[in-house]
Amino acid sequence: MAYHHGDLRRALLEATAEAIDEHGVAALSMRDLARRAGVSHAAPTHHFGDKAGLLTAFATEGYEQLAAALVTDSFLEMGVAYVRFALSRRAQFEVMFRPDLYRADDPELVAARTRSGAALYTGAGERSKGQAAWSIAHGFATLWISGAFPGRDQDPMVVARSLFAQLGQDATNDTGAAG
Amino acid sequence: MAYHHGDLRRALLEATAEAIDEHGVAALSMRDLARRAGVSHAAPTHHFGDKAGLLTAFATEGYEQLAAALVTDSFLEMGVAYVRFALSRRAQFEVMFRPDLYRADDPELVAARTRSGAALYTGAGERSKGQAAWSIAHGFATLWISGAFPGRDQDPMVVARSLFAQLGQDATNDTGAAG
DNA sequence: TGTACATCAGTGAACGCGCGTTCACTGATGTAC
DNA sequence: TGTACATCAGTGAACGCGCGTTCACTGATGTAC
Repeated sequence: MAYHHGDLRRALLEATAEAIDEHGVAALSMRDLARRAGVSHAAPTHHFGDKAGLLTAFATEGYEQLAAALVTDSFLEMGVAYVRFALSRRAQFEVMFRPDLYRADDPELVAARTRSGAALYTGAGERSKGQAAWSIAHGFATLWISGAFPGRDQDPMVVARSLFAQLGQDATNDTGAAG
Repeated sequence: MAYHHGDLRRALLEATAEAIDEHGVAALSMRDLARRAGVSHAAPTHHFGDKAGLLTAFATEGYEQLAAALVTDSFLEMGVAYVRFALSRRAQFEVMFRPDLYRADDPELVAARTRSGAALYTGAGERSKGQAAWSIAHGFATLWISGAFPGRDQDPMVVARSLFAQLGQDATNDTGAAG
């Protein structure tokens, strides 16, 4: 490996996801990330300023990806997409909802978060229906990840759909049909 | 303060909730708990064996309290009680759903968790309706705590009730009326 | 009421560890001429 | 094509810190007689 890494920033963000998936966000350390990326232990700080800076970038990336993932054809599919995002990008999902870990007032972070919030509300007709859907999606994903939810042998996406179906389908008429 | 504390175990569990509420579970340390309880830094280990032991006891207590809180008159009230528990005992709620922090196979812990799980399912008629309710309650509580949910000026318990109302009320007939 | 003794709760010094951050540095790269 | 130089990425030694855990200990308590 050359003196110049090439795209160390990218590599460090990927190492962050890996490390959190393996050992949890509590055990995340800058030095471990450096090891994973094969650079000296001070290199991550050089790139992100400090640990909070790294996690701010990590969460920002997560909100951007979530906003993109939430662009779907129907309200129901948006919920499904939310759950899919949470389960496939667990590390990012966890950090995003732990604002104590990063700089929650960072402009880029705020912009990305606002964007995914807007996507979430555009799909819902009634306000409280949108909130209920968000709560179901978020709650199911969180419970599933923590292992507290029963039926771990089933396909989580199938279970998620069955939960969304419990939301009164007659309350609004701008939602897509159940899949 | 005498050489013998009196009820150091209790004091340490209360200090745990306090410390987590203030600085998050990531910053929790045995030494800090000792400081809060006014004892030497080795005393907590003397009582709980190690840090995982302390958190196992803490989570067990949480599951017991949750099981007790879930005994209500109606399905809807059970959801409300779940949210109330989560918001009023944040530290415990957080630790309970992070099994990587404690010994998840501890017999007492497992028994308490099973008891609260049973309470949760007894109230729900249809299986997937119970899961949807649990997901809504858990998701709403989690989002509210993280600060991601809008409408922070409102009373969270009122918002929670409006979300439960979104669940189709005609699907079962053994649920209580909305309050 | 007094004494002996076992038990238990909590002490405090010591250990080794991994951490985040700093700082002067060095090697690589790109651009100007 | 060659050289000089500015810029930037990453290095590696050093710092001080708080942590979890260990261990031989001491002070308090309760019980037996």
